[in-house]
Amino acid sequence: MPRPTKHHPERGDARARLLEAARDVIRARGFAATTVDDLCKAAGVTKGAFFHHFENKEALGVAAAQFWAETTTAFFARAPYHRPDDPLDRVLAYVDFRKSIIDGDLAEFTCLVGTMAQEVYHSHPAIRDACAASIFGHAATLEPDIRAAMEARAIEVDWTPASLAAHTQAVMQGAFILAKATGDREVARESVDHLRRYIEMLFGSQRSRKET
Amino acid sequence: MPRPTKHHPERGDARARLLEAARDVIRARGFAATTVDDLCKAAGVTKGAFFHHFENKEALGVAAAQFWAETTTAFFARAPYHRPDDPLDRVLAYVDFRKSIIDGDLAEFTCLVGTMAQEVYHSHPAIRDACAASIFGHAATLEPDIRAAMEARAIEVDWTPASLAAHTQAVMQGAFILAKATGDREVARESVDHLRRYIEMLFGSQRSRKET
DNA sequence: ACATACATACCAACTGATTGGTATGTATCA
DNA sequence: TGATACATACCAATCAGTTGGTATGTATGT
Repeated sequence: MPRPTKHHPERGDARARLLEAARDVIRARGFAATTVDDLCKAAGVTKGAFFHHFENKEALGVAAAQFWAETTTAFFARAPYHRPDDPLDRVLAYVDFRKSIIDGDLAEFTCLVGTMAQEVYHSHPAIRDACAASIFGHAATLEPDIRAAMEARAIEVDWTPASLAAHTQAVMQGAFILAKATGDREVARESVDHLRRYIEMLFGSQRSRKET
Repeated sequence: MPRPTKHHPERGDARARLLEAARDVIRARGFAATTVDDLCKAAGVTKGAFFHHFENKEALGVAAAQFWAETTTAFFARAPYHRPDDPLDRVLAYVDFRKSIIDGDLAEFTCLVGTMAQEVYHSHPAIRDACAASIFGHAATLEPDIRAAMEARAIEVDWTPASLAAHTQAVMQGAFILAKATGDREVARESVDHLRRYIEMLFGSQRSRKET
């Protein structure tokens, strides 16, 4: 679909560059405060290119959420937390991995779709839905391991794998908000620690528990 | 919407009405997407009144966060969760109370300062700081009960009362994001259930545990 | 082999509406 | 008389979106 030209071979893909710019700029400034001109400037393209690829600003928001879903899916699929043999270990390794990537600049580790959903849930339902699909699509990837861990230990509970998976995402999103409010990554990491402790206790795991 | 009496300049104040309007409108639309005219219209005042009381839009955001801190402090101080004799029961009652008020319209139960902090953390540090003060000021009110519960049970842990208090706020904020993304309050309530279960397990409480 | 026709990808300049903010006036109260 | 608390009218800048164009590729007919 993208097509480089002979005169500007480096400008082959304005659409992809706009989506990358959207990912970075919107995470820092938010959707509403990010202007189309901001995005064009960050992407190094003109407004004409913007409106050639996206019908309007809302459509860019939807596409950015979908782009986020695609790239994060690939990112987490390649991550090392799938390696342990035990399903509970994989779930805990996932939490450890989420903690480990809370590093560097706020706009680099926080979640685009969480930010956008919070901001536009009322004014842009199309963006909201794309964000929800990204968040819950990712959460769903945790369910098989959670279910397997439940079955391996034959524990009886009043919660579902889907609900625990969603809770992990709630903790991450909430941790990001606290980090943004304080400018401190550590408060976010501590919330992830609490989440890990919860999952360990839920499954009655003795493995690698750090508290007495 | 003609203004009420001004015989005594105490009530019917344009400033108070603008702060109430800000609380309601910004929770629905976000800070950046809310215009000064929106706020004036919702408050039933003119722009002259707005800029008489607030130097600029950012100052309104700061004042709205402070107003939120004051009103929620009063609201939670009056709430019934302080009644139990046991400090752990008070903490659990707090969580139950937070769950019980997840009801009605999204813009009615979600958190103004969480929304604003997420959105403006980079562009408006003054608003961000006011939001952080509100969130962590509220979290601090939980610390005495958490600490008392720890001491009553003499449990040894590698987390602090402040960190658990912050975690409760992270879960609430994250639950709000999931609720906004899905339009469903139930997903938020389920995260609060997980938080309650975590706190019960942390303190080894048998009291009112619903799972086996 | 080559012209015609059309599609894609982008750009520069422009526009009408909206925005945060200002200048100025007025009514009320201490 | 002066300060406070508004209101009215306005403005410069900015915004999302439009217009009209160029450069390039591709499909088709002859």
